[in-house]
Amino acid sequence: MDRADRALLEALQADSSRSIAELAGCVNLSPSACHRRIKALEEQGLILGYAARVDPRRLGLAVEVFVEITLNSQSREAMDRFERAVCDFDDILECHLMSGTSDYLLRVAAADLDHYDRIHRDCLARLPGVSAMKTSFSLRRIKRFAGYSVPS
Amino acid sequence: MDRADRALLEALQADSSRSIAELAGCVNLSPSACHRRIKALEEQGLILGYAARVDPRRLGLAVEVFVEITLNSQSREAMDRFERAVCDFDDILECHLMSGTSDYLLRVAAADLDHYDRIHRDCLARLPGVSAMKTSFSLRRIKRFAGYSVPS
DNA sequence: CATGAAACTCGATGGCA
DNA sequence: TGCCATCGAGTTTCATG
Repeated sequence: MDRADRALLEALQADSSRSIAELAGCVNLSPSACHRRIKALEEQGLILGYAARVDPRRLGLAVEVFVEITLNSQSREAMDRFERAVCDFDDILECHLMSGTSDYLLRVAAADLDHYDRIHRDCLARLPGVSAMKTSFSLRRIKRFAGYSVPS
Repeated sequence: MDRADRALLEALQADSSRSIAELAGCVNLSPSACHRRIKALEEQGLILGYAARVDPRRLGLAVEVFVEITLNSQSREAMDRFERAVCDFDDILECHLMSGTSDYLLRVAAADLDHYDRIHRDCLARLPGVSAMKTSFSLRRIKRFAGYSVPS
């Protein structure tokens, strides 16, 4: 992967709706070359797909929540059960197995505190094997995720 | 916003590269109606833009890191200075002002621990007014963020 | 006035030099 | 690899309920 591919990846993460001709202009490539590069990136699996970036606030999801979770047991079975449950709940947007004090970090979005309370009761409280749960609310988003910076 | 719009938003977050005809099929809409709905969603600001979803692992970014930060001072000036610095560093992918024990939550991606060490020295350690920094590594991604679930 | 169909236009795609 | 022709999809317009 050379300079042009990296620049292309950055551009596609920032705005994939631009035409190939436009993208080619940014990277100093011919449109056909640009087209081939993008195909190659897709085939290599670097580009998983394309998606619309949606504003959660406009969706009515004003509250972003991070939940740190500790399990009762760190046995393989307990973790598998927990992870399967996490994947089943649509309200859990993202989940990481973590190093450090907690076992898992969850990310959730809610309309307001009532809605979060509902999600807590209907989804978080039903996760199996949880011994402790620490909830942190995002008061303000300082910097929005806008794609990975492509390392040179 | 009615049922069709919500279904459309979910579909666009999952895969915006589908043709309008395909999307219209999912939502039981005529292609022209579907096109108009999407335009409306864009104009209302619900859709911020379109982007390629990139696989960080394939990019060589194997390590995802969450960094909790506490400032020396919670004065308006200290926070403003910190937030401006955060926005300047491309290696900081995301930043939230948080409730709870820490002040800020940062998200960073690195190729390996050496790379993270470099980012730490060149970027995180240069953030102004930091009194404590707690780093947590994601050992495994259980669930990837794939768009907000659209509340009905 | 909102909706659907059809024509048009532009850009993506594939073959060729 | 770059160019050109083809094709398909997005866009606009118009006709209809």
